[in-house]
Amino acid sequence: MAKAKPEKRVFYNDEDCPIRNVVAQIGDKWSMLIMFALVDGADRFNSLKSRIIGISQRMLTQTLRDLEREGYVSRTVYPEVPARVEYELTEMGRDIVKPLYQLVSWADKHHDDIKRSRAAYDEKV
Amino acid sequence: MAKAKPEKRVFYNDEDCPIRNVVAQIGDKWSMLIMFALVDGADRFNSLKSRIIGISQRMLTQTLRDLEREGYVSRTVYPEVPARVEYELTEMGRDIVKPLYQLVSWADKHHDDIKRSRAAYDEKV
DNA sequence: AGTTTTGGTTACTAATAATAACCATGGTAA
DNA sequence: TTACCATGGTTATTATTAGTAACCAAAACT
Repeated sequence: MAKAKPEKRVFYNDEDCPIRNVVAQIGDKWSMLIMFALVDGADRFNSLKSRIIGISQRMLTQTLRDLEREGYVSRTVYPEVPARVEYELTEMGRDIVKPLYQLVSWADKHHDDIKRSRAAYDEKV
Repeated sequence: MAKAKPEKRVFYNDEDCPIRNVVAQIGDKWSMLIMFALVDGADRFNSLKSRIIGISQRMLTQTLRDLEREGYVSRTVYPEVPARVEYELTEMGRDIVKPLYQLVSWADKHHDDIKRSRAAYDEKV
């Protein structure tokens, strides 16, 4: 009997595809950045806003809500005046940041290679 | 002299922020999925299209071009008739997939936790 | 002449993100 | 007492990105 050639995987559309799930969760423009900002400890809305250069109030609110829903971030309101709202990584949030770090440190290390590749590609076109 | 409180990082907008770079590159809907598909070996356009359920021809072309530009994927045209075009992970591509795997296997492991968190959040609202 | 297979592109529409303006609370200052 | 500030948002509008469907070009096969 001939040795079967290993089948190539098929990536389905459904919600049980872990890759699609993780992409849908944190594959947007701001999620990772916010989680990395919260690695330094709990932080308030406006502080996050000023540390993440370029994020709008709307996208910060929206992304924080999503991260809260997924269980990566907790939101605590302190009923002072004016109200103080603190965001903090949950255990799950602190946990997912670890593989994210791998990714980012890789990207950091290879940043020059990527720049070179882009330049070479753009040359040709 | 008082011990200085550790400063919280600021995440700048510029192209030298490695986090923003990696997010901009692979933080879209299809990039990771295509790279994971190519882990199984070089593959052709239409094969990729049928393995990645739900991707359109347009987005496949576009995302492959981007990945090529970043240096993660190579594109080889074999001038047969009809032409055969093969896509393959570059060394850099094979390299970045490793931390991506960490991420996905994490997500896979915690899939149920996330589902629970979503359900709990949606309860409250 | 018409059909198939390859790997695309183009024109159009839907979904998502960004921008700018606005709001409510209560405190301080003139 | 009217004005202004800071908090943490929301709303309406516009720009950007993704998705859909139709089309194209080369050659072989019928």
